[in-house]
Amino acid sequence: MAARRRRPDDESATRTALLDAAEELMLEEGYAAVSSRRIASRAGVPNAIHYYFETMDDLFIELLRRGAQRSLAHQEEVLASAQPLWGFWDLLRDRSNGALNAEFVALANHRKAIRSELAESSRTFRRMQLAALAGVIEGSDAAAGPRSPEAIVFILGAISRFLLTEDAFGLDIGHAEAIELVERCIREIEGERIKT
Amino acid sequence: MAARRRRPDDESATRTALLDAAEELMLEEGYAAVSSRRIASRAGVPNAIHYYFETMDDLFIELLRRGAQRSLAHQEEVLASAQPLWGFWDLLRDRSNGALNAEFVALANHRKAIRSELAESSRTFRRMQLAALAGVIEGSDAAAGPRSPEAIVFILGAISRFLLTEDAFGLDIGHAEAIELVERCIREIEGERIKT
DNA sequence: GTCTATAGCTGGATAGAC
DNA sequence: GTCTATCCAGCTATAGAC
Repeated sequence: MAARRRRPDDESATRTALLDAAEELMLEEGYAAVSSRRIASRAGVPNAIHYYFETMDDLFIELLRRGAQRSLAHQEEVLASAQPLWGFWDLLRDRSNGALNAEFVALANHRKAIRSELAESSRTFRRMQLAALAGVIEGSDAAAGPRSPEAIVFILGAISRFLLTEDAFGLDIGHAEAIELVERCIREIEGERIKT
Repeated sequence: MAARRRRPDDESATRTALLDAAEELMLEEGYAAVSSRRIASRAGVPNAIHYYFETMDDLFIELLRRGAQRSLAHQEEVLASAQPLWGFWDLLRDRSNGALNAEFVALANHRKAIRSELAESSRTFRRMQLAALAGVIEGSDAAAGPRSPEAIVFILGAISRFLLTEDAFGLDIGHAEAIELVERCIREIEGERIKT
């Protein structure tokens, strides 16, 4: 279950190259295109996937963990900035983060081991978001009355995800209007966005 | 491209059984589990998928169309009811509709033919929603100032989809709060929900 | 007209080569 | 310790049986 490393040498160049290639493939063609043969071929290394990872699920889980670790660090930085809410919104809308995560969500629908790993990871992200943003949201003198930080953090996530999904197949009805509404709301809470 | 019927007899019991089985499999195990062999086996009919459908993509497209036709009729009914906004929200949150659609979204990420079919279908749904709800939303005396129907329709879709997605892997942080916020907003526009 | 057998490929995993 | 050859299962699509 726990993506235990087959080989102790985590820094093996081959292993890293395999993970990199898997990530590229997943982004470019979706998780269904990620097979052991294609990974090795793309990485230009011998097909020894099952030497470095017990199963394909273990590889995916390792990839998820690696990505989460990086993203979490990035999120922490953004949430500690001068305008954490604006930063959070920009981070959510950044395609490069969202696309890989969307693939993992799709994959998790069909693979139990991935599902629990992703759920745990998502919980960590959400908790960090709430810890950083609750004060900002509650402390604001927003006109529209009391707001729930939990609701706002969730809704921002939902909207950004849906925007990315629909963008991916050329749908844009209501996008501009939704973005405008969200940003008006953020402005009420955190003030005008300061360009960096 | 256009899921042209291989056989003129659309009402063939076998053909319908194949589509039904495909839909069941897709819901239960995800689109990746839907293979011609498994469909036929599940339906209890001979494996003559390629007699009834040119390719697997054609089968998926036919399934998408069939589902869209049913859902569209359902949506039309709901949007013509006494409380179209409440009805719309309930419809969105209904798992039975959302789950299949989510599978098609995932499938569309990797299959071009499905993608354009789904985009077209989604546009039709969204347009109908806007046509029915724009008046309701604009005509309301909501306290929070002018609202964009496009934004609201989009955001309701985003929130309901994200709720379903996260439910699927046991995440619920912020769900109750988000639902409460949405329903408060609907109440402002359309008044208290009337039980049916 | 309806269905079956099979070709041809690609996948994950493993036994064992070096 | 690292990699390769291979097994076997599953897939779509097609040729052709009945």
